[in-house]
Amino acid sequence: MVRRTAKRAPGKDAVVASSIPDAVAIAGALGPWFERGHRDLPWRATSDPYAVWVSEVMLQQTQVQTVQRYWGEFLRRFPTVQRLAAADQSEVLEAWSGLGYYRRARLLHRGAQFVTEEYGGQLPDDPQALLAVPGIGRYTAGAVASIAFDRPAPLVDGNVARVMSRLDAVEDPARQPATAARHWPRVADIIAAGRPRILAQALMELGATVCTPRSPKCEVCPVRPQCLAHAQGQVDVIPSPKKRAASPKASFWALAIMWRGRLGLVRRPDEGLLAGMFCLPLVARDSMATADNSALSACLGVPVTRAAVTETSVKHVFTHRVWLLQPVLATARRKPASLPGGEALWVEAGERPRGGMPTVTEKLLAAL
DNA sequence: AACTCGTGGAA
DNA sequence: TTTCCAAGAGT
Repeated sequence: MVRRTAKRAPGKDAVVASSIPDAVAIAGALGPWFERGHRDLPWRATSDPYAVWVSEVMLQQTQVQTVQRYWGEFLRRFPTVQRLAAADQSEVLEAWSGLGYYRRARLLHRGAQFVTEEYGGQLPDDPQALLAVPGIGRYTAGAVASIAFDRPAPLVDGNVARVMSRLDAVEDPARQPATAARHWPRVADIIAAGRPRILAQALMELGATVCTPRSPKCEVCPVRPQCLAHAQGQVDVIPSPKKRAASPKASFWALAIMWRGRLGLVRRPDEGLLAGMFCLPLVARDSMATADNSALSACLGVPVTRAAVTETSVKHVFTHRVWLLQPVLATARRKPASLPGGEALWVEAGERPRGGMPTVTEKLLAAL
């Protein structure tokens, strides 16, 4: 959709908005707008700081729609900081399976232990104290302080960065650290000019529902009079997109080795991609040209029968790499001492390991 | 500052 | 299909 304002000659608005928009005016428009109506998200119905914390960690780089499938169940399994702190890491990863960025789950778990030991199980309301908690960075500290405790703490996420870039007509990519850096004091002024709990959520709600990356709905924007990018007819080009490097591709055989009716899974290394998660053993296709009985027997060290590739291959796209996976189903005549990638965990058909299993593993199992 | 770390949605 | 990005943190 073409924005008419982009072609309009600068008028009175451009003159009025020729300086940095006033934080008080922005806050005065945003607060009532948010209270007039907003998305009914489950974590907005609680005042439990722990529940807010969990939602903020899950929402890191993850869409609202996705988090809605996890947040409630996670809190049922781990209803308090103490219960989370006391849980096994494998339980936590299991509850996180499919959500991605699994280090968040480990850090949240460690964070709960930290809060239990250092803060008596009570999440502090001070951003500085929150920053000391594992997994809580600058954004999450501001979010918990403002949303859960109504403290005037700033927060800049992707939504807020885009909103501020447009309000102040900052052309650089919004996610660039240097760009976001200049937004923090601006957001602090806005949050402090009203009720922090309302304004923090209002800024993000505006970015998510009105001031969207493409085709923003300026005609219904409560802060259009304060928006410098709109006044300059540059809403469509501010902020500029951030380039990402091309993703390298890697091809693997994904081995589905059956032994006595069970399937062998391996736990990935403690660091790197999908750290500590259970996956099918992967063998680079560079290192094994074909996946027949003899090649697999040599690979596993035991006789293998009925090796056969599946009809369908699996493509899995990560943020900055792509895996092309060819499942190979085979039966081991004797128990392999180990599988490529580590010690085997033999599970029954349909059984899930006690630890976490990423989506890519689910996709592979579905393709068998 | 630049890079790593998952998955899914929208255009 | 490709591109961008989503309530980021840690290094």
